[in-house]
Amino acid sequence: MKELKQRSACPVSTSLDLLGDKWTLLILRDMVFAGKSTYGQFLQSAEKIATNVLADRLAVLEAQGLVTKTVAADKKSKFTYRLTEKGVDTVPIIVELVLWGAKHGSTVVAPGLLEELQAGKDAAVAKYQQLAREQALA
Amino acid sequence: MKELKQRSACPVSTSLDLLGDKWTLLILRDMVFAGKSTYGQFLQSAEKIATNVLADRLAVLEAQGLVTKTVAADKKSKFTYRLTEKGVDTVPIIVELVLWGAKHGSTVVAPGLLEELQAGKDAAVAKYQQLAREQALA
DNA sequence: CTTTGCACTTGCAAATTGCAAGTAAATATA
DNA sequence: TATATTTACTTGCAATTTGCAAGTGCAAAG
Repeated sequence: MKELKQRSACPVSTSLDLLGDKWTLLILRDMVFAGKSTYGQFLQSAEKIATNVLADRLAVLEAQGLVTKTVAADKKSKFTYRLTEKGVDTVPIIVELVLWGAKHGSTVVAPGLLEELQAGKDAAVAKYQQLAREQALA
Repeated sequence: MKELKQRSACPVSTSLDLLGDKWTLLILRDMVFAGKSTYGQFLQSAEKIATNVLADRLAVLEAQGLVTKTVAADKKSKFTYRLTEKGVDTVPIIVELVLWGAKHGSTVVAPGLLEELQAGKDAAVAKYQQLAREQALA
């Protein structure tokens, strides 16, 4: 069992103990905004995560209750990762990272997404959270 | 000069290229929520950042334009770090980390802060951003 | 003119990452 | 039935990053 050490009682620090690395939030991004759910799909992302790092992060996310791992409906050798409510609750963090990156970096955002977020952040967050919840039932 | 490599054009990934580690956002937290501005003050935080890591992160933050470094008014051997607008723009990210950490971890939040954030997130974000801007002028 | 405070730098062991290759089980194909 | 492929990892190892302890350099105070 992967256990995390808590550096302090500060909520920012505690969040970063789990989410503060270059990969974990990208996996969650793939689940929320790209509807990805399998190891192979996560590997295909543009950032090219290493296989051992992906396996490690998925294990941590599962151990910490942000995702569930189940055998896929179609194939027994395939697993499906889905967001729990704790995982769905990271959507606002990811959205703020989108907004900051889009404003201050040279990035390419999915067409319409930025406008949607700028028009009404809370509504957009709620929409993507709801989409993620619905996928969890599929 | 510290230069960052960009793993992809995705804004989440680009944000994480800079902010995706266990320390950078804690330094920004200290500036925003604790009004800290010097190397010595950052070292005193509960998470006990190593001196070399702190020096490295401050250099990156300065190189990337999130903070400015100036000689302190009182002492020539002392430096003052202040947030730029690019740095102030990370406040919403930090706020979401506070909320997530407070909800899902066992943490201790400054009294009143959580209530303030839950009562009106946008107003609270604007308030802390404005406070940070005012400190930058001091 | 020595001590203290502040801001780092250095050296080194330990942990983490990235890369390439290998393993294992379940399906698909010949 | 045999072979190949897909999927999900594991392993080995070099390179990078981290954490810890100690040291350096400079300015101001005593």
